[in-house]
Amino acid sequence: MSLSDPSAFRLFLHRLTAHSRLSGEEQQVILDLPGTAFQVATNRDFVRLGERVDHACLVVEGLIGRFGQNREGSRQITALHIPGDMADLHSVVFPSAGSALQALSVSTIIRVPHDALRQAASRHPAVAEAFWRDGVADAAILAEWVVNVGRRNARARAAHLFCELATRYRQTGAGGRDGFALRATQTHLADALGLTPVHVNRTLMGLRAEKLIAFAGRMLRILDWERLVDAGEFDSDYLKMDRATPLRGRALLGA
Amino acid sequence: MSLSDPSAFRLFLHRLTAHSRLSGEEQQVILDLPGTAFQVATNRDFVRLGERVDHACLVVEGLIGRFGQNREGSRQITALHIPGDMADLHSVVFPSAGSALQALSVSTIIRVPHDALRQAASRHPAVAEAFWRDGVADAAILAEWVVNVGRRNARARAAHLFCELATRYRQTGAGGRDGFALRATQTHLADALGLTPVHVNRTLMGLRAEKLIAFAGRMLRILDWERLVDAGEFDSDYLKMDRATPLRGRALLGA
DNA sequence: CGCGACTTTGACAGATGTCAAGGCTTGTGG
DNA sequence: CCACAAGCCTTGACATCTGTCAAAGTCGCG
Repeated sequence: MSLSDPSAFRLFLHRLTAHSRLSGEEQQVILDLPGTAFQVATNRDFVRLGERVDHACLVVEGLIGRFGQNREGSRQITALHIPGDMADLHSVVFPSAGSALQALSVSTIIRVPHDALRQAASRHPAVAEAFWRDGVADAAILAEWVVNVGRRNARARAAHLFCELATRYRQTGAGGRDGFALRATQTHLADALGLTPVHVNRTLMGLRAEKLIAFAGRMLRILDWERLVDAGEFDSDYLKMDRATPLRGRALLGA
Repeated sequence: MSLSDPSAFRLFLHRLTAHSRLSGEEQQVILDLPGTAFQVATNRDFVRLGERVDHACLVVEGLIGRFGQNREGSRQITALHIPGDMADLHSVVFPSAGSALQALSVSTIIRVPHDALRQAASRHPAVAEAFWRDGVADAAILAEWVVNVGRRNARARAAHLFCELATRYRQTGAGGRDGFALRATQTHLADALGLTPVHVNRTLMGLRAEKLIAFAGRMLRILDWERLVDAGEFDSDYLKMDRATPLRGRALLGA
């Protein structure tokens, strides 16, 4: 598929077709989804914990974090969403938000009504399947985050996160192995990595001293992809970005 | 539903209906799923990383861990599955295993062919929806683990895990707020909590000294539920064990 | 030009990891 | 029923990583 018109819905479709096979008609259903766009300011929650929603949020621009938190109020980011991600597609089946969504930088998102998503899914089993599979792919990323936070030291955690983001951005055409726009502060990174802002700073300075990465404004430049992958023990398999080998027949859920 | 016959499929159905509404016929489809049972020895992987599977694993007895690992080989458990859980329902849409499954104690599982699960899903949209929702519920647990490992100290992590397990076991009728059979070693707990076995030991001794828990053979006894919940900052909401408030109409995916 | 947010530093504290050894259970075979 | 082995739990001394606190430096935006 061409990304010459990287509209948000096209990016979302691109994400879906990265691991699901959709017919022309089914693709059109995705592209024709309704929704209303709006802007979110930096550090502003636009979905609050426990809130009941009737729409899902498609990221158009910016960077979105999904937050959990412990009692003392220190926050933990459980997922980062970039343009083309439907940040809470799962809300279609669980309308009350299990975690908050916050914009880490000025962002624009499109609210897509659950009704429309449900209709698309119920009329097109292959679309329903693609939604399910999309959720599974997100869960795989989540599992890798557990490993990252639970079993790697600060340097490896940071390197791993950067590799993941670079790979995901590359998939959307917005960056690649030489770098990408990192729209997060070191405090945000700390929340994602399970570290303190101070220690993130020390860690990043270390990676810079090693000449693995560099910063230029908001741009994170990756100076040595191979060594960064090594430092982060990164193996992109878990991102499941190759289309799953075709199932016999085509639409799993279509009778 | 009665749990007087807590067969594995009945437990699985019970799990599904905890958050999805299924008609009598749809329930029967679940109960009629085929599968062949077999035993797994302690510490034995029965699904290996990257392996391609054509069946999902329903836990009948014992305790199953899903493992990720870093390069040095230290392992991290990303999910624990108890009887009634379909440990890798997601493999229906992603047949190549993204993480290994290992029995933490002698366990028996039932292999349910993907074909049968696909058929059930494609013929009964409400079943497909229940499967999707089940995966979302698992992902919510995963997100909470990220918070646990990333933002809580050893004492709170352990307390939180015990609260989660107690709550999940209670749901299946195999234990409750006064305790449950913990079929894991301290080394397993370390892998689940992102800690060292030695430190898990110190932490558990601390919890025992505080009279929050006690051990009697394989039984973990919870001596003070309230204080344990407090220590673990546990809030069961994320387990989504209340049936989602009914959606308008009933079957979301059924046209 | 000045404010506010973000980054960078340093000194120190505390939690958790590491290593190594000994003691306890439990299951097995004689 | 006893003895043994294997795995598991427990402990202690010490190392290291990461957190805490506080302040100064830098950058971008109005």
